[in-house]
Amino acid sequence: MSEFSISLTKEQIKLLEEYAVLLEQSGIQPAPAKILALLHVSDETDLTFDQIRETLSISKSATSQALSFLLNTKKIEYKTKIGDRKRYFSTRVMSWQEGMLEALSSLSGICDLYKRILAQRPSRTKEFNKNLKDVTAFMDFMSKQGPALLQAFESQRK
Amino acid sequence: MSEFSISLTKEQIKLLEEYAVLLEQSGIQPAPAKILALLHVSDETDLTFDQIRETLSISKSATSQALSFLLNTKKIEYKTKIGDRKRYFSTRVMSWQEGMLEALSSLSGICDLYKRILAQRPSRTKEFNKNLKDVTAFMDFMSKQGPALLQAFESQRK
DNA sequence: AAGTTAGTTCTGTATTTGGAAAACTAAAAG
DNA sequence: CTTTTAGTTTTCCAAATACAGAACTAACTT
Repeated sequence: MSEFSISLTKEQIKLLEEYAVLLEQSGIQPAPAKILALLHVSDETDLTFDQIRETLSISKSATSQALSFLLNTKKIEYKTKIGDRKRYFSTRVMSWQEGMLEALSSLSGICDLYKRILAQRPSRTKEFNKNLKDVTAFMDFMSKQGPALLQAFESQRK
Repeated sequence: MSEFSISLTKEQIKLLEEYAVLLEQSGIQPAPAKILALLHVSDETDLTFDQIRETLSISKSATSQALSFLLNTKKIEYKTKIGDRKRYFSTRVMSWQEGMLEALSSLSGICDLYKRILAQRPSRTKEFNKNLKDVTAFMDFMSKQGPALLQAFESQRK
């Protein structure tokens, strides 16, 4: 095992890879996906550049660019320790809930588009237009109920 | 204007392109995305292979493969007309609501993974584990409330 | 001031993706 | 039965992606 590499159990490696695949499917690139997955499954929650790099066998450049991306998109954060020049990266836990709300609010983008499409449709395609209207109504309903749902969750939780 | 191409207003073209971009961002390839968008914005709701092909200036192969994909994934359907060998493709309107529910249920896949990650974490990373548990609780809550939401929508609608 | 550490940036390349062109096929029409 | 229509399948190529390697930099150490 090389200088910085941390050790993972078989199970951790399996979870890491499964999670990385899910993340890639949702549009995140392979290297950032693996890093994010690693920060979820490793026993240590805070890892250095070189621990990440060596554990995942990716190059310095890939590691550097992936970490920048994850920091920019607020998926991870880092701490420093006095008398230690390294940064210790960890997943930003709040980003999970944020991701949820983000997904909900991205609904309203699609909804607006549907409304604009509806606005310029010929009135003769009656059924099509009605269906489109139903969909936008549903989306409006969802994004209105979304935050209420969150509140309902908060209160039933404790 | 070539043989089969249908004409679109400036506004329709703008909406088509905007919608296609949204679809691409959600992981659908460019050609299928444009076809799906076209079927939303065009005055005619049912278009033939060649109308699609020429209006979007894509090759036969791209058109054929994109249509197969959209049929397989139930995003579109087609009708035939007697005494006419062509197929008339249109968006499957129900696929919008289905998409909604699908998104909700894909949540449970991630949720399961989080639970498996949680199950093997060392107990010493207390805060991390607690946060992870909160997230899974939230996801469980969401996917339980999802269908109920749909029902609530159905009943308040009429 | 000459390393060393902890990265970043730049350049090149292997792989993957997306789509064109052309050959092919099955059904219907003439 | 040969031609046309309505596609499908196969092959190939261009462009985009994802990453490695190497050069570079800035701060700290000795």
